[in-house]
Amino acid sequence: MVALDVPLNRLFGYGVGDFDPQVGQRVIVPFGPRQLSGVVIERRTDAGDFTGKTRNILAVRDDLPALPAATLSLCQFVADYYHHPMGAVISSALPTVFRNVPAFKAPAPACVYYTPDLQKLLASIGKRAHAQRRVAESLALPHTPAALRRVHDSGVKWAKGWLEAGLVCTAAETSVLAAASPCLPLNAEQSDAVARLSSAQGFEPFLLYGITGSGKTEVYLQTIAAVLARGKQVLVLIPEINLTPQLEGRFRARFPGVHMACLHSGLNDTERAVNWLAALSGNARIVLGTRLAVFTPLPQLGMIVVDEEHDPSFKQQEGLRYSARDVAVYRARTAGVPIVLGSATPSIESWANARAGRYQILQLKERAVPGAVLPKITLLPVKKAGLIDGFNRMAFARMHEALDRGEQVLVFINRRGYSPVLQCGECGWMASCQHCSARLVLHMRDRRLRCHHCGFEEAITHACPDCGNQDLKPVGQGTQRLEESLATHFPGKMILRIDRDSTRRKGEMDAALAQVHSGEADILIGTQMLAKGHDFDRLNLVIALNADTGLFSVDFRAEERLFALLTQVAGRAGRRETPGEVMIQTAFADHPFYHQLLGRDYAPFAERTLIERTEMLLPPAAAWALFRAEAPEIEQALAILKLIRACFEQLDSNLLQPITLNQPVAATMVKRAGVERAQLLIAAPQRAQLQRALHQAMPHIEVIKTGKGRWSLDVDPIEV
DNA sequence: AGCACGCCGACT
DNA sequence: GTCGGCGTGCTC
Repeated sequence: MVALDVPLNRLFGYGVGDFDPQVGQRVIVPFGPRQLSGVVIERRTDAGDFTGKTRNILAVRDDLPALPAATLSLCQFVADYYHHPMGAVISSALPTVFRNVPAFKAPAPACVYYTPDLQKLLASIGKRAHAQRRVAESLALPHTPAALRRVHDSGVKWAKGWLEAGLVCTAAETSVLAAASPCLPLNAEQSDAVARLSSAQGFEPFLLYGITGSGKTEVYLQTIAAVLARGKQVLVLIPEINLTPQLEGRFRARFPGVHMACLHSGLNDTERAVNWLAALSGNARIVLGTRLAVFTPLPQLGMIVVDEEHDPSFKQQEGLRYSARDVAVYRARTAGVPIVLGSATPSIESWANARAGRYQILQLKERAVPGAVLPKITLLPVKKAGLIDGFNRMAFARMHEALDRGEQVLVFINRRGYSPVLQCGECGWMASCQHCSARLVLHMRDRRLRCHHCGFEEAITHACPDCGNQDLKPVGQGTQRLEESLATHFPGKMILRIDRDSTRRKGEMDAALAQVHSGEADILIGTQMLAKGHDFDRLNLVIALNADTGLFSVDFRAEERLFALLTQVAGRAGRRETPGEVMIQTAFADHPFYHQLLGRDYAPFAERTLIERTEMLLPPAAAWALFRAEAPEIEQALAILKLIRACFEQLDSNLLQPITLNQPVAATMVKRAGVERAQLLIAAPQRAQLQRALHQAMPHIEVIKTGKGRWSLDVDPIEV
């Protein structure tokens, strides 16, 4: 039986022919008119309930060893839990090069060229061949192919020629091993955490709940050292942010002689495949990667670390909608190894698990750098009359003071573009996208209106299409407008805007960060891409604008995300001895949310939120599954969901009894990129009850004829 | 999802 | 007369 990457929830049986394919091996099989690559899931002698004629496999692929049984059963769990075809799960768990039919050829391992006898080599080269002589001379020391190419474009070509002539040798690349970066001294809380994690036996889940700057990474590093010392592999999962290189650098510096394999979006397909194979072979001792890395085969897995476990990027938002954090916990359980979920603002799900005693809590309440104190948070009330270009006067005063002291200031606003709305002052018309139910965002730099949801853009409109009025006003402010107004208020100061628009091209982000670190930049304007992890020495004042938008969202998780975001933004201020200051501008200073944020303690917020969720039967007090449907017309999308709902209504009454079946409704953003969207929410008090109902209903749902529409299922959705 | 087969409109 | 539109149906 072979699992194939087709959207059909079943396996396909093939004859073995002259081959002897093993479970977990990849085979090439005929499938209709084409050839596909698939994975052998089981071997059996009968054809099962398939009555048609079976065809034979065409080949057994030898570019990849058989997938271990543990990897297959992890994929099977994910296929069952997220109700996704097994073949599609395996396919998304494999590096892309192994998904396609052409076999993957591993590149030659990195090597260095050098000459054992420079004089003999030089003697073989003509006197006038200056370029060749230069390359030859450089070979007195080992050079990588890349380094040789820098000496001369043909450097590698010549070196290969001398290699064949026996004048040059190669050796496996030996990275220059620097001394390991020293372990940082631990405070009592950190030592306790390291001791408990290092001595954990078998499956033990931990929630490492530590404030920003409390030294969670150092706890991971010292715990990992203990696990490596026992001869085990460690899997470290990190969010999808442009911060991976820093973390990777810190790991490499601490474990210079340890083979570490990274699996993140910064790598090309070949590098990913090579690293993945190193993990599978057991050569790589540390695997550091984003959510996809949770599937990496690790024959000697000893521990899993999920850093920033609350981060939404652990949940895949299309196709196989899995939560890498949840899959990691399952994996740790089946592998019988400890797992650490680390965060300053844990997800309410993990908080609930800790409260229920399912996870052990390791709390870090103190900052790791002695003397470093948490930044002071103050609220700046928004009184309409008192605002200057969207700023409270006090904010300007503090900015001036900080800049006068030669410090940097970060203004945080989670909205790019010039203004989020272009409105007619006469009749109230607003520029909106033709393809989405969303406003167009004004971008002043190129004088265009853009949709941030589908990429549509058009030239700026000069007259209202409804009433002809020529007075169209930008309403609200984004990063570009902020940059403009701050330039008039702080002449002579270097203002640096860091958002997706200003860092779109390769290298622009690094260039911007370099300007911050060199001290060139005075005022930084940033969106959430600047909120996470960056460490700026001279930054002591952070001003957050527009935070309120997260307070009254239709999404019940918006407050939780806002708390995490503001905590991370606050973490940018005063990382050294000088206490930082964070000012949050708000129109709702009395909201309990801000009281808890000011209290600097996530626990009361998490407790209140958990109580609210329990009272309102929201996750994690309930298990949710969300069916989404899209079609050219909203009626078609709703009709598909009504048919899906009917499949549940027909379930056995004992299965149906705990289930709450809602009505299909239009999505919050009904139209996106030209398609109308609707959703149907299914809820149950327990995950198991929801799963039983889903398993019985799915076969009936899969045969629904959808016409021009399509549906997908999101188990444990995080955005509704 | 692909890819074929199949049955109706505007072109060299 | 054909090229090609995308509806429908199948894949061990």
